[in-house]
Amino acid sequence: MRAVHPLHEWNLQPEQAIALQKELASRVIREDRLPSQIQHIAGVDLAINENNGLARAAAVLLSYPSLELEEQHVYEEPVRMEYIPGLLSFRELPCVLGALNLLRQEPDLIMVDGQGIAHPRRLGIASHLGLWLDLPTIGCAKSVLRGHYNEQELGATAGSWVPLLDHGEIIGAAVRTREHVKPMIISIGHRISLETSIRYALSCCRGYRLPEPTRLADRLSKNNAYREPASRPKEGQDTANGAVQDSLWQ
DNA sequence: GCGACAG
DNA sequence: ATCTTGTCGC
Repeated sequence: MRAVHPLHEWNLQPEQAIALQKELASRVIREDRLPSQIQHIAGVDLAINENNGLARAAAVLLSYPSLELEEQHVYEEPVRMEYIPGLLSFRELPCVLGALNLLRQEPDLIMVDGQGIAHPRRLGIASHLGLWLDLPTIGCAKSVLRGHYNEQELGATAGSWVPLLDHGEIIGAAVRTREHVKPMIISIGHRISLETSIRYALSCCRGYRLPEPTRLADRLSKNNAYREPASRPKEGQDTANGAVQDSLWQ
């Protein structure tokens, strides 16, 4: 992907990071400024390997609307800082940017595992990433960080949604991406409206709770991570294709 | 002081 | 995020 000019330093103290978030939040664009024809959507996620202290970010690129996987990349680096609610982007974004940098094709839209503006200072990881790259982004979180929604009014069928409110302000939406399953928390990342964010989140779902871009990135970030071969089949007591399985562990 | 708290 | 078995429901 094209090179971008760094917006700021990463290794900041929590207090400095919070001040920076407040400043950056005012630059987030909450209306549609994305291509009328979306052809490629990227998904990013990150997993951490407790064994070696490495963070592994994954970036996938899907065609839209067919959602065919066109690119998949991973990027690893040592974990930078501990997890602090509200400061997730300072822990994960540097590594995520490393993975996105490996894309050959620049995406028209990026879906991020985490909040957009549904955040205490309105600068969740999706918004932060959108500002850094100056690309449209959507926050697709699995749970609420900030705000509340009315569970009673949220229908049980896929496609239904209710606003996520923070003291009366609409900061996102609880979106049912699959019937009878806990809703996703969708919010504006950057250069997109909430209505459009919900539309793309839903149109990227294929029977799972997570939209495909985020789901595939999530899977990729975890799959190649180090795993203790606790259940490795031993010679003689394995299955018919034990030889094939053994080769997978080398 | 107490509760809440993306990943 | 990660750990971790079974279990409930469409």
